[in-house]
Parts: sequence; C-alpha cells; structure tokens
Amino acid sequence: MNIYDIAEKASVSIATVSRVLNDSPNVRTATRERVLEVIRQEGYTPNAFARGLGLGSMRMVGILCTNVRDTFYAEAVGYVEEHLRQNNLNAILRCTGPTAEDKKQALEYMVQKNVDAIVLIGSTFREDDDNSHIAAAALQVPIIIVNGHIDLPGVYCVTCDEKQAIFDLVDQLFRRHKKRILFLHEAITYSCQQKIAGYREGYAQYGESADDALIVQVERNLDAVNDCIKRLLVQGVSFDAVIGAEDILALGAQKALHRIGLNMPIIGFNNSTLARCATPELTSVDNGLPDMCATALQILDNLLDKQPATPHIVIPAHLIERDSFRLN
Amino acid sequence: MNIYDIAEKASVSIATVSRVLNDSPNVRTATRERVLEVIRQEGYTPNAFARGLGLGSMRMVGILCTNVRDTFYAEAVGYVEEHLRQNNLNAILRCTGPTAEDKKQALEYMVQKNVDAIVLIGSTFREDDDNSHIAAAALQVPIIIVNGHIDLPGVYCVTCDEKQAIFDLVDQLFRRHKKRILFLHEAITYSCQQKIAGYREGYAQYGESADDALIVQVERNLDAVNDCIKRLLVQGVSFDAVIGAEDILALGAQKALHRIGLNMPIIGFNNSTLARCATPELTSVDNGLPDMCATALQILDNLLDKQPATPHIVIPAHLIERDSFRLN
DNA sequence: ACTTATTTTGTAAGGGCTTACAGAAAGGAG
DNA sequence: CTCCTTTCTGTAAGCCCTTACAAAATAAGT
Repeated sequence: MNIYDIAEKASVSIATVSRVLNDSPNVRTATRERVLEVIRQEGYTPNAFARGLGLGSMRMVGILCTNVRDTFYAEAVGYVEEHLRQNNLNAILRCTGPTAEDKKQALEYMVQKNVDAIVLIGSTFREDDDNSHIAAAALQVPIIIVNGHIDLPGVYCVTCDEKQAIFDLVDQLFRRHKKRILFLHEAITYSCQQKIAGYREGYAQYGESADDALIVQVERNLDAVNDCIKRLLVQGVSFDAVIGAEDILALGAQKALHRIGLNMPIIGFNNSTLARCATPELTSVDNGLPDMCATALQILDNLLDKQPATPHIVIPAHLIERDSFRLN
Repeated sequence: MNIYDIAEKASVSIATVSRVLNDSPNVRTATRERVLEVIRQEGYTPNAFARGLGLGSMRMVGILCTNVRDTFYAEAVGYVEEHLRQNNLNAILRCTGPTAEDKKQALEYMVQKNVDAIVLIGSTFREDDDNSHIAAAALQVPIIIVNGHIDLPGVYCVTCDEKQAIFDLVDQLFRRHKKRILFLHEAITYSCQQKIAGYREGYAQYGESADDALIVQVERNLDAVNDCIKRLLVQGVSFDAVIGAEDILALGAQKALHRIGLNMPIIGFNNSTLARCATPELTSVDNGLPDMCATALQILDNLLDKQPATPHIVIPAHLIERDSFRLN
C-alpha cells in the first residue's frame, strides 16, 4: 500500500495525497476530506524511509550519554525524550562508555544516521582534549551538551555553576571550622574539573591551599568507596568533612563512616533520588537538572528552526540541606 | 556527495560501489580496494534514508518503556541498548506513560517508523485488557516483552517468576509467625497481578485467606508511602511485616516505620541499587533482570534472523537477604 | 586456441515520497 | 458572457540507494 494506491482510490494525483499528508494549505477542503477518508479506510501509513529521503529528515535526534543505567543520565534522558516526543521527534539513544574514543564513534555514527541534532549528556570531553572530531560532527549537525562544555562552533552548552557551588560549600564548611574536606570524585570530566577548581578556590579564599591527598578518585560504587575510606584512615589521612562529586560517592562515604562510628558533615552532588533515600538523608547540591534540560531543549528547538542560540548558558546550583549536614 | 560521485571517481558503476558498501563477495579484491580508497578519501557516507528505502530497514529497534527515569526501566534500557549497539542496531527510545492508551500510541508510532522489532519493557498490559492494537502491531513487527506477558502471535515474552517469589516469601514470613503482611504496590500491571496472586496463594497454602485491607496501592515515592503507612496505623490496620512490590515502596515503608519506631521485616522487589543504598540495607527479591534481558535479546536476535523463538520464557527470581529481613 | 563455466561488472528498473512547475478549475470584475 | 486572477491539481523530475538481469571479462577444460 503506497501513495499511488491512495491517490487512485481517492481519484486524485499522488501530489495531492502528499499535500494532504504534509498539511499543505493548498488543498481544497472537500478534496482533503476525501483523501483523508481513503487513508483512514485503508489504514495507510506513509513509508518513513521514503519520507526521510524526500524531506531529508526523519525527525530524529540522537541522545548520547555515558550510561543510562546511572540515575543522573537516566533522568536527563527522560527529560530529553519527553520533549522530543511532544515535538514529534524520534529519540535515538546511544550509550557511549566513558572514553573520548567511544564518544567520537558515537558521534560519527549519529551523523551518519542523518539525525537532525545531537544531545550529549554529561560530556566527558575536556577543554584540552583533541576535539577535532566533535568539530567535524558539529559542522554537519548541531550538538547540544547538557552539563558539559566545549567551545566550538555548532556546539551549544548548558552547564550548572558547579564551581561556584563547591566554592560556597567549602566556604560554609570553613565557617564551621571544617578545614580538611575530603573530596571524592570518579573521573576527570569537564564537570569534575569545575568542581575541583571550586574546591581549590574555596581554600584559596582563606589563604590556604588544598591538600592534594584529600582529592581522591574512586569508582562509583558503595564497596569501592567503603574500601577507599578505610584505606585513607589506615594511611592516616585525616578529614573532618566529605564532599562527594556525586551522591553515590557521598552515600558510600556516609555508610563507611557510619560503620566505623565517625560523624561528620557529608555532602553529595546532583540531589538525586538517592539523597532522599539515604538514612540519614543526604545533603546534596542540586544541579538544577530540570532547568538545564529545559534550557538545552529550548536551544534545540531554536536550532531545529534554524534560529540562532546562545552557545553557553550557565544555570545556578543550590544546596539542599538535609540531615547529613545539619546534624554534624 | 553520493554513490554516483564515488562510482565516477573510482571508474566503476554505482552497482559496484553499492556492492562494496554492502560487503558483497562478488567484487574483485583490486576493485574493492580502489573503491574503498575513494570512499575514504572523499569521506563518503551512504545516505541512511535511501539505504533504508532500498533495503527496507534502517536496522532500528524500538524500546518502549513506561518511564526511563525509573531505575528499573533505566537498567533494562541499558541492557537492551548495549546489545543493540553491539549488533549494529539503532535504539529508538520512547517512554509511554502508564496507561494502555499511551502504549497503544507508542506502538503504532514505532510501527510507522518501520522499526525491525519492538522491545517493550515492563508491560502494563493485562491479559484481560483489549489488546487488539498490540495484535495488529505484532503482525507487522515482532514484539518482545521484558517482564510482562500477553499471549498473542508475534509477541514474545520473558518474565520472572514473581508469583513464586512472593509465594515463597509469604511462606517464610508465616514460618516466622508473621501473618499480617502488608503488601504495597503501585499499579495493576501484569507483574503486579502475578505478585498479588503469589501473595494470596501464600496465605491459601496455610488455609488462610489474605486480608484485602493489607493489599494497598500507593504512589511510588517516599512521601506517599510515608503518608500511607501513617494512615494505615491511624486507621488501626495492623501488620507485622511489609512487602513492597518495588524497592522504593519497601524503602518508604522502612523509613516511615523507623520514624515511628516500629521494627519488622521489610522486603522489596527488584533488588535495585536502592536496596543496597538503604540503611539498614533492604532485603529484596532479585528479579534476574540481566537474565531476563539476555533472554529477551536472544529472542530478538532469532526473530531478526527470521528464526523461530519461544513465545514465553520464565526466569526464576530469588531472595537477596539483607539486614531489613535478618534483624527483625 | 576454442568452447564452456565462472566470476565480475554494468544497466536499468524500482523503492515511496516531495515539490517545482505547468496546467486546469474556480472565482471575480466588467 | 468574456477575461483575468487566484486557487487547486497533476505531471514529472528528483532524492540515493539496492538488486535482478544482462553483458563482459576471466578462468578452466580439452
């Protein structure tokens, strides 16, 4: 069943059927109704590929993220997918794994699939990496990065002010005379660079310099964090507060310290479901993910309409205080 | 840049270029090399839509789920996406919302997009619903349901034995003289029907019939569960154990009861990250999601190869005992 | 060397849709 | 009842690729 069949049954030409299909105003109402009726009767659906070929677009947007299983990404993917759905766009999902090489392949892949745009969630790219392939991809298709930043034409970024957030946090802790703040993070991403910068500046503000031994990289799972905390204590690295670059890290620390019997302020990042699920509930920096996504999607809409868009927008972050902070 | 350009530059016909592109064996090695060289030099990529049109497939598989933001779905989507990626298939993601109508639309949409197959995660369909649209969709495209069941030709299902799992659980609780087991669930899905059936059978086994007042529907968030538990206690509904149809419900109950100062065995379902993140760690029924997904994806592969597949496979579930069970 | 079998290549016909352009119908003005 | 606009419809030429079939080139057999 194709457009010719419909045209014949409705006694019109295929051009008219096509016009009806594409909501062209140049069709007499009576004709349109007749065609629509035939379409309905026959249960006809235009072939998506042929349509894509003719129009040069299948209304697809690629969503790239490191790992959907992670709540943070899942949440973001959820927002993006929802928006796309409401705007009659298809979401092509592709997880990339952590390495830049993975991301590069994923980008190329998406470009080849003729997507209309690419939304990259939580870029692991760093400013100083070799980003030439991204530049190449961005030439073909607009790229929007949520919670990551690369300064390239055709790449639009929305980040939250992680640096400021951590800076403020360090400040608050200093006022409470907590000066040895353990900072746990998973990997060196743009996001993480920002956080560490904020951490260091927080110390610098008080004329002190951060102790590198307190900036610790650890895998994002409870057991790894537990081992890490124990190891640090055995090694005699002392600290009187913990910031986790992500909630799961903070939660792991909270559990580990609780087991040992130590109490101190613990703060996570992302304000994910986990934060509220923890006992005691975890204080966490809210990165305004809904805002970031909404902003990114606004940019997406603009770009799809061939309108200009701001290359980099920064969303404020704010601390959500809960028991893990108040009580210690 | 299209296949004609490449053909010309390589001094061959477009048919030959196409053959090279499609790894046809009927190309002399020398010719193939020459063509590949030109392709490389020109950075040519075949147009995905034209290819789709010609081949009748763009190697796309639709993933339908209620809500990716939910860990359970996110996890499943992660498995499916990973497999698709490794098999050079595109994942088109679409969340559907909870209602059957939503799912119906999503299915139609996917079919229209000419996907090669549809993977449905956690079907909210029930056996007794009107499933005619699914039947229609399944006629066009194979449908694989992970953790849900509909008995229709063209629909392949993988479920875990939730009924048995809950039955066993009730049995264990009875042996511990816990006979008033609160069962919290979110919605009436196939999965939930099974669980409730297991619950009732567990009681029946001891010649008792379950108290309907103990089977309570509640929204899947901590606050809702908290309110629910409080309300039940105020209403004088007594219970001495809690089963949550999903971990978040069990966790909510655990927190609520903890706040009130009550202790009792609490068991969740799905054995999600949440279970281990809870304090005390939550006992949970592991639904073997990795197994379910692996099985479903095996079926998918078969179907894509036009091979036959088993219409319904059941994976065993097993209890993961943690503190929330042991200590009470 | 010559015929036959086999491999390699090319030609051309789709696949189903969009859309520029031309032509027909309808509406308005005189 | 013409003539000119304006609106609607149809024809035909793409969009870019795949593939059946025919033709050419090569290999094998005697």
